[in-house]
Amino acid sequence: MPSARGARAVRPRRRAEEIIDAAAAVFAERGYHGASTQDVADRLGMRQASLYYYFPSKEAALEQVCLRSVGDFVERAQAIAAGPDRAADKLAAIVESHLAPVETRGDYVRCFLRERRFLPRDSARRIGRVARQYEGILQGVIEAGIAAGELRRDLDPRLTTLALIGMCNAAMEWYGREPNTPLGRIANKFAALVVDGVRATRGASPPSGNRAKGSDGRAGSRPRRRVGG
Amino acid sequence: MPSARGARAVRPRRRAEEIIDAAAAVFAERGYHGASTQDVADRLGMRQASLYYYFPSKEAALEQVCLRSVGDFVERAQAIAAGPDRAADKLAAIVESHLAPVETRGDYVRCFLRERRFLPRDSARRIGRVARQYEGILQGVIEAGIAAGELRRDLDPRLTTLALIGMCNAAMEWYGREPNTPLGRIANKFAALVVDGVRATRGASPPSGNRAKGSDGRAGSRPRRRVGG
Amino acid sequence: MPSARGARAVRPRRRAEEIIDAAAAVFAERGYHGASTQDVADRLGMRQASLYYYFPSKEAALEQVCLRSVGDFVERAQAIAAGPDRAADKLAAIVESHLAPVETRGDYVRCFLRERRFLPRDSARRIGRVARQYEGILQGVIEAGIAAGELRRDLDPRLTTLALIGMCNAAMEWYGREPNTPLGRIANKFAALVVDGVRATRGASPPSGNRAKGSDGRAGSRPRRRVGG
Amino acid sequence: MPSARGARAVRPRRRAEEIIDAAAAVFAERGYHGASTQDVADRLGMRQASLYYYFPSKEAALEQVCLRSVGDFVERAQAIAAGPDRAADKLAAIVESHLAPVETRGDYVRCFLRERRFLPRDSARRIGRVARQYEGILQGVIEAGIAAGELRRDLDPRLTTLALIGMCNAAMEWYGREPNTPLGRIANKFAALVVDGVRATRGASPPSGNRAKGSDGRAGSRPRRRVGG
DNA sequence: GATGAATGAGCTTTCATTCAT
DNA sequence: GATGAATGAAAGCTCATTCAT
Repeated sequence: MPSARGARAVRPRRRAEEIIDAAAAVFAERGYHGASTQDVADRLGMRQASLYYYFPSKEAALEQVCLRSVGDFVERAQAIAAGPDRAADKLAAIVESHLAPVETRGDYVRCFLRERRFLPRDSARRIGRVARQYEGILQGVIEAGIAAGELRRDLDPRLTTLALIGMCNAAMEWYGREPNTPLGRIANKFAALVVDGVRATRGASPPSGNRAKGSDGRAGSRPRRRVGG
Repeated sequence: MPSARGARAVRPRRRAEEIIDAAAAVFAERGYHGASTQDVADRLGMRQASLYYYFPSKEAALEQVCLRSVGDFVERAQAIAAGPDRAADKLAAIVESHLAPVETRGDYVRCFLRERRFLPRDSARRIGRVARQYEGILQGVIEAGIAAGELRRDLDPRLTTLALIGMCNAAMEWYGREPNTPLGRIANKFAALVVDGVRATRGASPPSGNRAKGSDGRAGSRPRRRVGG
Repeated sequence: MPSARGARAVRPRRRAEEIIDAAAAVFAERGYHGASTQDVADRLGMRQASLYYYFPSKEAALEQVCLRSVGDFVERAQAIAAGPDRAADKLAAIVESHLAPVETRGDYVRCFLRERRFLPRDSARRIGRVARQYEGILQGVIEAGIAAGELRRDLDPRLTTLALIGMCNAAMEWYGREPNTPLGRIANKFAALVVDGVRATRGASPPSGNRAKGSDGRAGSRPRRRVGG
Repeated sequence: MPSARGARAVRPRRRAEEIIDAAAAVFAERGYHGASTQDVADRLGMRQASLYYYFPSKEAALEQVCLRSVGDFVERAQAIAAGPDRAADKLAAIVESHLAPVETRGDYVRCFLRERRFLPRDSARRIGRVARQYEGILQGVIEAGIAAGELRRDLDPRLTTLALIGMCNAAMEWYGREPNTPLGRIANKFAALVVDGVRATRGASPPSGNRAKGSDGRAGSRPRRRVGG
């Protein structure tokens, strides 16, 4: 049943959320240290002092941005990892899931990637834990895949994990600047690359080329197809 | 600024170079906007005002850092691209070459990756051109590989290029924090991943796993072996 | 900067006005470049940083000073020029009017005279226009006087204008340092000098010697007597 | 007989003089506090530090500029005052003499007028003395003229002196910016203005209008004619 | 005679933050 | 709930000056 929290509580939350949005946008654009609280206020048509009604400090705002940026990455990855798919498909699904927020919450994710290191020790650690958790899930998928014989035996699970994540994170930077490159296509191609590499198939048929056929240009959707045949 | 005529100008250059080194280190650690010129001076045991004998502005120092960080990336990639190797091997070699500076010039490269966006329009554009050139070389290798039938036909050359570079660049961030991960191993595994993907080989044998055997921990060297058989 | 909507904005304006006063005083005393914003703040018992709540820059403060210094010079001169007096009397009145602010707004006027050249191109031009307008009014009076046969036919209107203004402006520098020289007397004597020169009258009676008799020591008042008989 | 000072002594003097020239120019253009020693060095193609071989401080340079700017004003005025001319003619001659340096040494004079107040107490006083001496000479001429019945009895010698000097000094500011206004004409018209005023002559003929007939456009020359008839 | 290197002091300006209202 | 006013701290930068060479 939908909770009926007092309408009064809705408003301030609302405004605070707007401020975090603005902070994310501004921090993403100019960097945490390059952005001033005035910039944030400007974006909201607010006076700069008013921000301090909602946040005790600039740092606190960054922390909120980073916390929200983490979002449900872990949950979604966990769900995928726990699923019945084969390892390669899971990885592809994680790539897709990882890339999805770039469109809707790009500012947040960019802040996470580039500005979280400016957080105070404490919150940095807290957020770092989440990041490591996320990596752990991927790594688990890879290790399981190797054990099951589904993935190449010579993979280094840790390095592969980092490579995968790095590849995706990089996309956060250039997505939007690359023309004609819908998110779905990126996810698709990235997945194909990771799963099967660049080398032309030796003897065997082209496997994942037809993966997610027709999904080019629209991907973020839930019903993912198995990768490859 | 010191005039640089004749060999006599070697000494002052020395100092300027030291300052750029310090700036790179400080900017890499705290971010351009998070670092103060005082920080740079401190690192050199210099007075802050003295920096301005060598550089007209903090921005100019960043520009120098970024210019130097670009280094010979393009030249090395060009050399590899122009070589006789097969496309997959070229890509592996480029990965190796791309990662090499992380150890010796990590600060520079990190500045380039994270701080170059704070450069004034003009120098940003100049440096952007070099970056695009570099991407072009990679992309050329991939396109040629596809045309030659050496690389999978369904690759998107642009996206593959960006994925590759992104993957490598990400390593710049965590290299050194990951224990027991010598550069050579990273290069090796990254190359293997890109070339052959994660999927267990279908029928055929794992080819590039033994690439650069023994080169683990030492990679940046010139005499690269062919990847795979 | 404080928004200035409605009557509510009166108070803050107050403070800004005080700052401009202080700036005028300090700039007049030490010169624009010789004065620091700290000096201005000191004079107000304010912290230096607080000035920037009211003004975006030191230059902007100078601009305000210069704008205010221009004051109603033009209007007053225009009123006199438009009056029914004879040309010589008009000039005398303008001299008087020109000198009047030296006592009440000497700092402003001195800033205008000596520091306006340090204004940025734009405001310098705007203010220069007002100055030229003022000169134009004087010159107009002289030209009309010549045409009416009231003034010597061999006058150079332009040079006479500049001489007159220069003479008055110079008084801004030494007024207050010359003992026993009330403003009224200065105005009176300057007017007499300009109108009739230094030469003893040839045959004719001393004309303007008794001008404004008794007005010595108090002049700035409106009801000016005709000069001469 | 021409003295034969060692040629060696000529050089350094030479350079020092050049530096003072440059300082005068730069101080005149930007104001003493607005000009940097670097500006002076730039104008000479010298390194900034080299200035200190010739001058112990920036202030000392200003002092030199001001000292030289005073030049032979006093001597020339004294010579005129001591001459046999009538008072009105002497004043006219002094005006001419006063204006003469504007062309050849305008930078010096402008420095004197505007920047001497930034001199340290001591040199300010020394230079102030010279200025007062100069004023005294003029005032003496006026007083003598009055006593001799050549000048109007109602003149205030002090104010008349200051008016005269102020008028001339003002010309230093605009001379060069006023088109088509040769120095001779300025001197001529200023003298005429002061001597006879602006008022059209009453009955008597215009006397000094034809003063220095034909001298318009060339005046600064030595052989001065008597003013007026 | 001149300069490269360096620096102490001070500059204008920015900024996160506070607080009475 | 929001803001006007103010400020401490620090930033980047300039500059007159020094000094060994």
